[in-house]
Amino acid sequence: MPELPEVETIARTLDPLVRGRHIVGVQALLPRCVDKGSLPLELLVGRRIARVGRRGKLALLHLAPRHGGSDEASFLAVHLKMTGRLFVYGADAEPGPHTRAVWDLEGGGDPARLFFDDARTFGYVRLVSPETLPGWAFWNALGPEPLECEPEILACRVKEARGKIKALLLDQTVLAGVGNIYADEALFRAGIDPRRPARTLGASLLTELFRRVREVLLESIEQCGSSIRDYRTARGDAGAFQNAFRVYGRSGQACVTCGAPLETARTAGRTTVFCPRCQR
DNA sequence: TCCTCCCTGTTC
DNA sequence: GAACAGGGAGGA
Repeated sequence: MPELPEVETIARTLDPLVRGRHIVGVQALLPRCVDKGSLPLELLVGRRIARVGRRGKLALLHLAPRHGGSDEASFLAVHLKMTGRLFVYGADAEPGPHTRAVWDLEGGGDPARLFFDDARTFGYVRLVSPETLPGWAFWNALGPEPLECEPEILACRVKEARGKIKALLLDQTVLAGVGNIYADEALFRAGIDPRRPARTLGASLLTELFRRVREVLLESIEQCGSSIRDYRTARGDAGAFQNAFRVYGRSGQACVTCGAPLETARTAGRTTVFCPRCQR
């Protein structure tokens, strides 16, 4: 379930725990959690973690360049999908039943272990170098970061779009990082029916929608994300933005604005909750 | 452009 | 013991 605010929170909480530390061991307990196209994880041994970042829903462990090396853009990308988690434990910690990969860390404090846990095994890790990055189609197709791009971006992209507006928001090549929760919340705040064809929205309404997307993302980051069930920060804390949901997970309950019962629809293969009266 | 599938813990 | 959760790949 981690979307942009959750991954951002994980990156922020993980960074101080691993920054500057050396990777001295790697174990992929579930080999298929290593994305096809990844470099062998063994290449991580001996590398230092420069910092933890994020791109869309991907958490990124940026590696410091090798002494005198030119591979500054090497990083380990982690896609948590629905149930993935990243934790740091002490050196004596043992893998749990859902642990898919473990990295041993040394330097800058007591030895520690970084765990990638993922109950449903949808998540993956991918080690990337500047040489292999051009071969990663998903990465290269990622759209702009919603918190760093111009508000007109949605209006620009929609001209080419054919589908429903919600499908457009979920399309990672349009905006990177928006998932089911924040698409529903932003559409509600903008008063737009998620099933509406994207092309029927004018430029000003699309810009308003984009502002609402940014608004819910920023509010959620402030609350350290939304914890439905699995998501935790790298420190193990739950987020709080789930308490601010106006539509997501509230099907059948009263609309916070007009009191009408919220309805459920299926759009882009996802459950969609909306107010039939407020969203048009 | 839309639908199905992958996967497993939780809920009904 | 079935329905459900859903990001993204792949196929219709």
